[in-house]
Amino acid sequence: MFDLSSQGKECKNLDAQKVVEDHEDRCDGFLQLLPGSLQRVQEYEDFAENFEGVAEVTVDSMTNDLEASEHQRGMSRRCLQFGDAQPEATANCSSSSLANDMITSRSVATTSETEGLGLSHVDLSVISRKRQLVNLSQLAINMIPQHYGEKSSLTVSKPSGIGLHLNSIVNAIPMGRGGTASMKLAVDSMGIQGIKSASVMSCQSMENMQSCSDAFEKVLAAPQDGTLEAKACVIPGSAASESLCTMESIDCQTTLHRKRELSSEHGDSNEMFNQQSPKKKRKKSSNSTDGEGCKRCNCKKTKCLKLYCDCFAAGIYCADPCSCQGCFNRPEYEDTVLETRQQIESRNPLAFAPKIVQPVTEFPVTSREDGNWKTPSSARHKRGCNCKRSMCLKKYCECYQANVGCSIGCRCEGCKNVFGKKEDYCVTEEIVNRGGGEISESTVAAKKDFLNSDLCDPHYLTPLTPSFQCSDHGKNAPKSRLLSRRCLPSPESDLTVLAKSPRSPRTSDSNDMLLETSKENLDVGSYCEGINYNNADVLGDGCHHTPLPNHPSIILGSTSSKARELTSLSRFPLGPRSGCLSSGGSLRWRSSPITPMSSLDGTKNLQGLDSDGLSDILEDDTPEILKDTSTPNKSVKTSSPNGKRVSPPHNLLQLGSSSSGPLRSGRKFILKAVPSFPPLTPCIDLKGSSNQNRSSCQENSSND
DNA sequence: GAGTTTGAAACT
DNA sequence: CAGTTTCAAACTC
Repeated sequence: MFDLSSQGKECKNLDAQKVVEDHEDRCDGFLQLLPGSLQRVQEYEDFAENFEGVAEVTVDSMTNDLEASEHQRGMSRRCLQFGDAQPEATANCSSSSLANDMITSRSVATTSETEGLGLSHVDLSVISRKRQLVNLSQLAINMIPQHYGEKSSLTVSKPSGIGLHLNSIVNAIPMGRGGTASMKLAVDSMGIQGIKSASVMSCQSMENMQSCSDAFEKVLAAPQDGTLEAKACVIPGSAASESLCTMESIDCQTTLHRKRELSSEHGDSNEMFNQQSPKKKRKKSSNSTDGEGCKRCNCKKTKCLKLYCDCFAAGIYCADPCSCQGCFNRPEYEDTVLETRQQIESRNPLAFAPKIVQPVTEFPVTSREDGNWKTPSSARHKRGCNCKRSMCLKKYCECYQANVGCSIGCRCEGCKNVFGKKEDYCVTEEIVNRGGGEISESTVAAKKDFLNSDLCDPHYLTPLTPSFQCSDHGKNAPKSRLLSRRCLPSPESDLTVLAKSPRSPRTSDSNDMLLETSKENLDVGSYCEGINYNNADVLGDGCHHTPLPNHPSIILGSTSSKARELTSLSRFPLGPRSGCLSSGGSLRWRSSPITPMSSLDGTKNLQGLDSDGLSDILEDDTPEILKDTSTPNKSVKTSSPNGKRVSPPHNLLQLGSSSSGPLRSGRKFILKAVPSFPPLTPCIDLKGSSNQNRSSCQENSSND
């Protein structure tokens, strides 16, 4: 890892040092947070070793890639941090959590950079506090490979907020690219950090940043041949895409100040670009995505401050490629963006949550030797579509656009979704339920679960995790990047982290509560990372969801209530951007940055939250500006799952019990990944034993 | 490139 | 909560 400095051709010595420091800091997180000590370094080294030496290779490749990337156009899109991380704030709120640590460390680095730039600390902290962009750490978390998890339990995840919005998803990655093994490894083993480091090193200027971003994208996008290596698959709409964004955002965040300064320079062009020439950019209106990645918006009336805007919805700032007019979704208007986001979240806490979720169990989830998933992903659109005329065969359909099949939650008519018809899904669920026995309530129940789960269930969130392979799901959807999900180990720390990890300042209070609960949850549940959009998944991590053989429905059924709770919790906390937490935490965050944590406590607090807490939080958070329009409390209630708006918390209460089947299953999965940490919960299942676990879990759930 | 269609998001 | 309007993407020509 340290080699990075030497390898970074573009990096200056200072940068290299920063990078190193940054890594160290991160390591600290793993280790425990004490900054600066030699011990840390040592540990760091150890940590590096864990990477199996891949890091070096990766780095090289990364470096090369980065260079190459320079040629490409970077999307320098910054992701909004939804919750995140702020150095100071973080320290206070969640000093203990890994995520926080990660963040903090990152912040520190940033700070130093900032200082170099002449910015003040205070400034930075303030800014960062507000910033909701996804942090690298989040990405890292998501991306973090098993190695991390295995060893250190890094799971850090920050809530990354970005959900997998279809938007972000869309772009995902060019599948065609054949990434080199090294790249893959990089993603896989190095995880975000490695990438980040590399990028950081190379990024000295905006351009560089963009390059870096590109590189990240490339990395992420690296084709997955279906090999195990191809873990970093991007799934459209999935965590993967988020990851990308996150990575970018990371850079961005890191150099936030720098950017701003630069923005004056580059920004001019950007702004002009955005505001002036709307069509200029519309390179292809048809594909609004850059080749690499992110979709570009073309908003004209919403100023990119509504969910109509893909960029905004994805939690990222608009960038050059966008042809929007009067865009306010830019770093310069960070406050406005944040307020708006909060407002929207107040209305619908899950508004920024990943749209694509994966049921905890898919059978085939398991990866084949070749790394490809055996079965198509069970990922489904959280809310489901409402297509009337497109028969779910066009991109008008969000399910189709995300390369996922329709599910019970869909209200589409004449569904012919090639990725999975709604009818089929229902049938499957029934079958599963029946088979599962326990669960089998009825499809109705399943449906409910599904819906709820979307929101809450981390499992559903599908993050892509790089680590796994992502092959196309069986589906092969054109774009499909499927989700691969990986479970991060959720180390103990993770739990803590999660809990702490703050997504949004507001949650700080709730966080505490959450923390405790989160731990419980974590233990109980696993977290998978969602790769997906990664981030979204982060939660996923929980996701780890290991793909239980069970059908999602089963899970739902079995634990429906619990699952719901979990899911709901996860979501809240997660926040849209939440990335992936590695562990359970991630899940929570994902949902909405806002509050999930509280929900975590769930058992304890959930109720309170439901009625008041959550809403209160939301309200408080709601920016004054937004207040005008927003109605805080309502926000909390989101509409029914079917409806677009989800209601968050209802089930949270149960979380406490936590052990929802699904979660457990997920957790089990995680455990596998990380042997060192024995599964806390009974249900943990290892991949191999997934079935057994499952059954046990189900039993538990049923018992519960 | 302009216009139409579509369905999500926002509003009432 | 349901219905309507607004919006921007997807699509068609």
